Amino acid sequence: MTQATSTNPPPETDNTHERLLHAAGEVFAERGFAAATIREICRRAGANVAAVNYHFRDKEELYQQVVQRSHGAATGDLAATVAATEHLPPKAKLHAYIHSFLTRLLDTSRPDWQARMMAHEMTAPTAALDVIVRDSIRPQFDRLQTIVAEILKPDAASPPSPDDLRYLSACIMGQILFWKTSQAVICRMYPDVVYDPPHIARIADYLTDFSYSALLARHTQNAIGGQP
Amino acid sequence: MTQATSTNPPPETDNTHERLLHAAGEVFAERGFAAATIREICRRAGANVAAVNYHFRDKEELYQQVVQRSHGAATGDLAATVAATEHLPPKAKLHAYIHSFLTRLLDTSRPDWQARMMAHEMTAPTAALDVIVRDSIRPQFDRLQTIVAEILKPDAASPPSPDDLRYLSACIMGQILFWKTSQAVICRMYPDVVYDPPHIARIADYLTDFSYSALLARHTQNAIGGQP
Amino acid sequence: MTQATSTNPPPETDNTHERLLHAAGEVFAERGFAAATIREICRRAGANVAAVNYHFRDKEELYQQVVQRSHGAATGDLAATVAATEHLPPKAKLHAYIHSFLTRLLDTSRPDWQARMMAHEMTAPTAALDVIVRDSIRPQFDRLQTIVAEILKPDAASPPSPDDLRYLSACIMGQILFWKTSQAVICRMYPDVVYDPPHIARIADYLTDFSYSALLARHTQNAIGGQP
Amino acid sequence: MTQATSTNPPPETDNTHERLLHAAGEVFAERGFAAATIREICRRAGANVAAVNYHFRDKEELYQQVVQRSHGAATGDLAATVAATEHLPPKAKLHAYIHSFLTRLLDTSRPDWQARMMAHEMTAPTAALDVIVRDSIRPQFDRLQTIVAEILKPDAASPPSPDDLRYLSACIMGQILFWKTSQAVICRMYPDVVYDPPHIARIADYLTDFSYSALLARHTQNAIGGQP
DNA sequence: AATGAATGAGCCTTCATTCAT
DNA sequence: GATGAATGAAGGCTCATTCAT
Repeated sequence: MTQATSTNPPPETDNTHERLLHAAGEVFAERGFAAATIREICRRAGANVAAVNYHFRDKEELYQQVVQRSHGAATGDLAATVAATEHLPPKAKLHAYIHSFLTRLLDTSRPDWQARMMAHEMTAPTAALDVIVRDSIRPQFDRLQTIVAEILKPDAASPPSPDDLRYLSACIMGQILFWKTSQAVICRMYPDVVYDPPHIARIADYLTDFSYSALLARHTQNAIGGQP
Repeated sequence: MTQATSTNPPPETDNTHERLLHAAGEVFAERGFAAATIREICRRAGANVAAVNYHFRDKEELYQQVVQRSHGAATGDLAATVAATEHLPPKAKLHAYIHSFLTRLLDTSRPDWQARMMAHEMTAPTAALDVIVRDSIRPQFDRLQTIVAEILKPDAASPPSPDDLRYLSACIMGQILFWKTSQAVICRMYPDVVYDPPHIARIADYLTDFSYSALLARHTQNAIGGQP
Repeated sequence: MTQATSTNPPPETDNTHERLLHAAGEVFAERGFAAATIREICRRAGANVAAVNYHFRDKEELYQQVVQRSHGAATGDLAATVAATEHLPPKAKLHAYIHSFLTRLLDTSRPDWQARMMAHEMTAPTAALDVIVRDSIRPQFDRLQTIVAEILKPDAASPPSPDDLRYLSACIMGQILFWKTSQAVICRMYPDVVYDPPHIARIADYLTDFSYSALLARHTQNAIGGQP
Repeated sequence: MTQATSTNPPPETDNTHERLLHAAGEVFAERGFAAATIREICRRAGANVAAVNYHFRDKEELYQQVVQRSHGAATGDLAATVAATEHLPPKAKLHAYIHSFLTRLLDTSRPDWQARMMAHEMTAPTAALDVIVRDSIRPQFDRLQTIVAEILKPDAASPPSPDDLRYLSACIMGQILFWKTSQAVICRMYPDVVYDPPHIARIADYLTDFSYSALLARHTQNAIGGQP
């Protein structure tokens, strides 16, 4: 889950190109595309205002490249996580998925802005969203569907339709994203909430229990009767 | 809950003040506070650029008033819904809540940009968010907690703690909001998805089943053992 | 010096025209023509923004009328002062002149903004300055020249030329105006300086002594030799 | 005192920064801070409207720098003048001081807008006034007090109090500034007045005589009696 | 390969003014 | 006689971008 060749650790390169990408990732993740300014990116990268237009023709092109690069890292993470959890029982897989996702979403001490940029794309989509969906979101969502399918597998009598898998996975995904997209509201309603690793772990536990219970209930339910 | 004579259909009033509020609601809902421009608001309202300054001193004051007004409508809706469903069994209450919320969130044929503005507030909060939370979101969330508590009530042996109520309600709320906040992504992943009333009803059914099952499972779970 | 028919006492008239003139006088005296805004004038007068354009076609026309009116009051003041001091010895006349002028210039507790508007006209002259010079400043300056001439009169051997009278009067006028035009600087260099009546009286004493001495010295000087 | 290689003659530098400072000096001196517009400054400097924001962040920052720069020139002038006149007799020092001051104030053929900007600061002070007072005005005024003290020195029996020095110096300063602050009025009352070097010299003579006489008179006065 | 300098479009706001009642 | 509503011009400022070196 923690490979050394990530983009995060040392932005101390004298490579301006690289420093710009790194700084841009941070700023875009904090502010979103529209609200981010080239000036701040260049300031953080210790480069000239014109550097962005020199290295990447556009603010938009820079954004695209940041997105593409973060996809690479994300794909690696996903593959690693899948491999590392393949031997676990279904519920543990679900818990690992949820906990890992929540951590990347909420733990701002990690320079892992991919997930945070995704949040901005959702409320204010840009042209890059297509790429993000194709390369990052869909694989991530597919993995969730796989886990859900595995949990439901014993129920051979009434196997879930593709639609079922989608909707059920959507229910789980919604619970995860909620803590990010509604962060501003949550902090105002419950000011004592902090997103430190212990609390993130607790949220992951709650979510896993809630969703696992719901999925299990489908067996019983289906054995008895349909939706009321 | 659904009065036909709402302000929505014809903003053809000769009242500039009203037309500005209406246009501002649209634009703020589409773009968020920062990205919205006074010029577009005025253009849509068929008014001069200085009209905003005359009727509302500020871009910000205009925003506040739009927020306050939409709050009014929302509060009325909530009260009406509560009254109309008080006699229903718990699961039906939950279903009514989810369906009503989803409809206001997703049905674009309704000029109900309050929920869409809320989405923007969450990723880029302004000073208005405090008001929104106090007057709209918290009552809405409290209502959900009440319903959840009612569903869990039979479990007198191990009553839910306030924290439990919060986290469980958060799980449900997350599933609801997901369909709005991730709308851009969903449309790209499943282009055939449309947010028409029948589909909204179907989503509401799925969510209600999923969450109700999870809540019911707590009884059995608690009867047997705690969280693993 | 205090005739009852001044413009100051009761702006409680229901006459909007009058209230506007009064408020405009205050604001123009405080801010000068350019920096004064129609909105503030109307607000102080308790009138509509369009009132100025209705009663006086222009901001400039309003200014002109304020100037003309203040001239009337000023002229009355001058005539009254002249009459009241005609019987005094020359030095006392000079003292009365200086003290009266300083008071009107500095004592902001008096609603006598004519002199304060003059100060603005000097650094940023408008078309009204011609009127002010003709109706207010020149008579005031002529009066000073008359007093100076009277002080120098004993020196029949070498009567002052018109030019002499001008320059000498200018010296005195400069000393008086200094306390107004340099007010901002004086307050910063000597923060304990306040323009209350006792201090104004003290300044008047200093100025009178200084100038009277200089004028007297001309006699002796002229009796001995010219300018070195 | 008069170095030929000043910044004045040709602002034809290709250095935009410099051209902006020069143009800003002119415009601020003509109109004051509030009434000056960035657009006119840029037009005169042959630069884009955004140039001010690039080179100096603000209209205010530009103003500050113009003020600071003009202070530098002024301070140099003061030091040079002091050195050049140190050996002269008191009255000649006073004359040199007055003549030098008047020249900088009135001779518009010199691009010496410091004094003209000061005039604006007095009627509409900005944050820069504190700096101006500290760096320019106070040293200038202190120098005058030194000269006055030297003139009064023989009067060992009754040495002037600090207050005396201030008030007497204020009398002289007022006479000098008068010709600038009241310029608009003077030109209207005596249209034949022009501020060419010969006339400036004549004014300096008048002022010196007037003030020197008044100061000398203090001796005699003090020898006989106090203020009447 | 990289940058300091400069640009023009666009933003929000304020102002004096005018229009319709 | 008087006003609430609306307007257009202009101001300061910020931004992404380009140019010359």
